[in-house]
Amino acid sequence: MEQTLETPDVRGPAEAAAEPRLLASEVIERLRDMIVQGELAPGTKLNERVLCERLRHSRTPVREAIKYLASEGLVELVPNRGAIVTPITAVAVREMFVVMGALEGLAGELACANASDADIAEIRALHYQMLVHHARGELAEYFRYNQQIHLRLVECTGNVTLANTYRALNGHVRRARYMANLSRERWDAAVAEHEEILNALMRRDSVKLQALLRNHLGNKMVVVMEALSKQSTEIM
Amino acid sequence: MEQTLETPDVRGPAEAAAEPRLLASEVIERLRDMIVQGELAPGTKLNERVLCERLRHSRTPVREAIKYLASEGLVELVPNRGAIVTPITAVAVREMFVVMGALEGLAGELACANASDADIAEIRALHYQMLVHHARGELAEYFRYNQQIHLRLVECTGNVTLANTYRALNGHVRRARYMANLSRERWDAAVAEHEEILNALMRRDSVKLQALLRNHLGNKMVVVMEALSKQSTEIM
DNA sequence: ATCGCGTATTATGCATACAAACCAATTTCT
DNA sequence: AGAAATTGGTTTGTATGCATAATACGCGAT
Repeated sequence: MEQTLETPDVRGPAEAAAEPRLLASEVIERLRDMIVQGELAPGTKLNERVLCERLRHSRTPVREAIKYLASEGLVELVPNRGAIVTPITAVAVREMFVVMGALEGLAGELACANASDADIAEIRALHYQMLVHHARGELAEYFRYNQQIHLRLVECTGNVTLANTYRALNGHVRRARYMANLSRERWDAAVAEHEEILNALMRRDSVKLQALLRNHLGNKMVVVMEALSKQSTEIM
Repeated sequence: MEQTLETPDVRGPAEAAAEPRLLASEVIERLRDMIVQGELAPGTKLNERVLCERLRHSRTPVREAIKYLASEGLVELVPNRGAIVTPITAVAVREMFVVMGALEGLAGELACANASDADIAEIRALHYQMLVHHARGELAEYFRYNQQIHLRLVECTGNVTLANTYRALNGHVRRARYMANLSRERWDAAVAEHEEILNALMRRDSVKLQALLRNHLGNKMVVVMEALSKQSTEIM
């Protein structure tokens, strides 16, 4: 955009550094990431002015992003007092696991019925990639592929609503950074469970798959709840 | 999902008559109602200027409400082109019913385990109130109590996440105004099913309750899908 | 009459200005 | 001294202005 003499290019705050300006809708994505990644800890008050600086936008799009994420449950709106990052409570996390259990069970059933061979092949590929990182002891990378597998499983059901609902809950739970608390034994066991899950999926054994998924998620919940209780017992 | 929008609603006695100005957070509620009630039909373009007039607010809070509801899935954001009320497609509705089926099943299980006797008593009261309207042939009133019962069931599980997730999906599905298409036979059958559901809940018979709920929801889906296909086959 | 194309109008996206609510610290009154 | 009130500064909530992208319109050509 070429600026004339009269318009001294009144663009938003800063743009001092390179840091390319975010597209509007990217403000939502970026803010969500900041929350899910833990860059903004649970309970943190969202000061609009500060956020504007970090996201390099004016208040209007930032406030809109906050509203969007409030609906998603990642932030809580407090009338006349702005918003805070939704605190993580043990109760809420347990609730989410229970709901995710029902959704994963459904996903297993639908995946056996509807997934294409290509879908399953891709999950298989992700599985082996995950094994690579397990072998190397790369927890963060392992975790990323682990997440991918679970997401692909719900996606390949063909039920978009199911996938979206699952993804939203998963985003919440991920904020509890239980990853670090994974013992070697539990890690190895989780990998073994994934091996079985993959096999059941490849055989399209719906009943078995559902049982495995339920068990796997139950174990995961135990790890998370332990991690939560070791951190502050209260609101995080 | 879980919003902390507590609106104090401290309006003076003065503004009873003259179309009281909406509190800010009420803009969201009002707009949601307009969509769920069908006042804004699926597919409708949301013109900000027009909405501002109807909601008696400036663009900023209205836009924030739109973003909030976009996250809920009730409106779709189209970059540089504003927003439209999310169209209802047969595919999406069927997907939602499948997910709601899993959630209601879970709710039945949890309700049998966790509901207080008072919770069950209240559902029972709602049930009889529903019967009153069925006897009188008052479909709209019947339907309201019907909804209440299903909502109370998921609420009395004690799992807030479950209730919120269910409520969101339910709001979407309600936009398909299948109510009018309920035949007398189906109506009577639905009431009979509710009778059985109530009995299973009172006996806290988890297995039976889950089966009944699943069956009931399946029948409901058939009605809705028929209604959908009778309306425009395409996007509504 | 229909299709293309350039211009006018409108709507959206973003930034900012203004008003009301909130918070904190000091001051005043009991 | 302690409680209540006051006041300055900060933050949120709402309204409005400006720039750009999208749409609608009208004219000319085929």
